[in-house]
Amino acid sequence: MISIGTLAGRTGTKVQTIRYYEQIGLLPEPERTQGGQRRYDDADLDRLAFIRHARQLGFTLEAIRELLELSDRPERSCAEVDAIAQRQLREVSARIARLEALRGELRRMLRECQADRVADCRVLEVLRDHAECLTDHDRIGT
Amino acid sequence: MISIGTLAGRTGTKVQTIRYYEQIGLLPEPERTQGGQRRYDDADLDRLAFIRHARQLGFTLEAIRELLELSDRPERSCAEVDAIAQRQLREVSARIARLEALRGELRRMLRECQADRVADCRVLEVLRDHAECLTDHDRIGT
DNA sequence: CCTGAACCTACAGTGACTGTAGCAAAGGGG
DNA sequence: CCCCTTTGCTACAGTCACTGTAGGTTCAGG
Repeated sequence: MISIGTLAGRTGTKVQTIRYYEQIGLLPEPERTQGGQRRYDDADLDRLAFIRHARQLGFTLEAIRELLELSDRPERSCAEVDAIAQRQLREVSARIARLEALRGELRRMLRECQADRVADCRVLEVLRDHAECLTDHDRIGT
Repeated sequence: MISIGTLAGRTGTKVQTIRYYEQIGLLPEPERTQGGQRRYDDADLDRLAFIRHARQLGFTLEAIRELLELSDRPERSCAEVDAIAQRQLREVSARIARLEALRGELRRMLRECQADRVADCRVLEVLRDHAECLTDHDRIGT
């Protein structure tokens, strides 16, 4: 039976974040001392560690909620789990591709700019000149 | 003199977003018709196109605010502009590196999971087993 | 018993929008 | 000139995943 601060320390989570996870139903309501302070056990620690690790892999809280529900049904097929992980992999890959395109354009801008004064700055010129857009009208989702 | 809807259409921006940019002072308050509707000119269109293009490159609105201020002082050195772009390049590169690490771990998880049942699912196991964390206690910033 | 750290609730704020409700204005067709 | 649909207006709430603050209470060590 550990306090919220100890749980926070052991999982690398902020105290507020733990209370937030409880509020949105990702963590169960824990026992309380008679003074009203939260007390956690090992199962809570495991669950929170799972959540934090999944968050570090970029899973959304909704995806984590699904993963937690699936892991409570050990006899079911793990195809759904794999599907969630694969979706996450696709999203990560798409973001990498997008960011690599950005990096290319940023590098090009900086390479071309040899100006001294703002008036001749190639960086600003590229930003100003809408015609140089590669793919316009798509989302930013960086 | 064009309406907000036309401006939105020409720049690939939502109408609400334009009003939001005005609200936070990124776009100047435009003229109005006597009925109170906004009317924009070419300077507004250029400014908004600049903002949108910079957003597509992942610059924050604060960075864009700085860039716009600098571009209003054409006689100054463009070193500050380059510094902002370079900072953005570093941030993009850092995010790519982080996401590539995530992609690696996701791929490994999926490759290793040949299980049928949730009980043996390697994906869940990796998420559960805190010891397999590469670098713990760092931010997620994906 | 006392003190100071840790805890409690409730709420506001972040960034960059997006969506909604309930209106008013604009402009084209009849 | 009227109607009607589209577009615009304001004001505010919601998104995601937290983070921070205010103002108070409880706990553990000495």
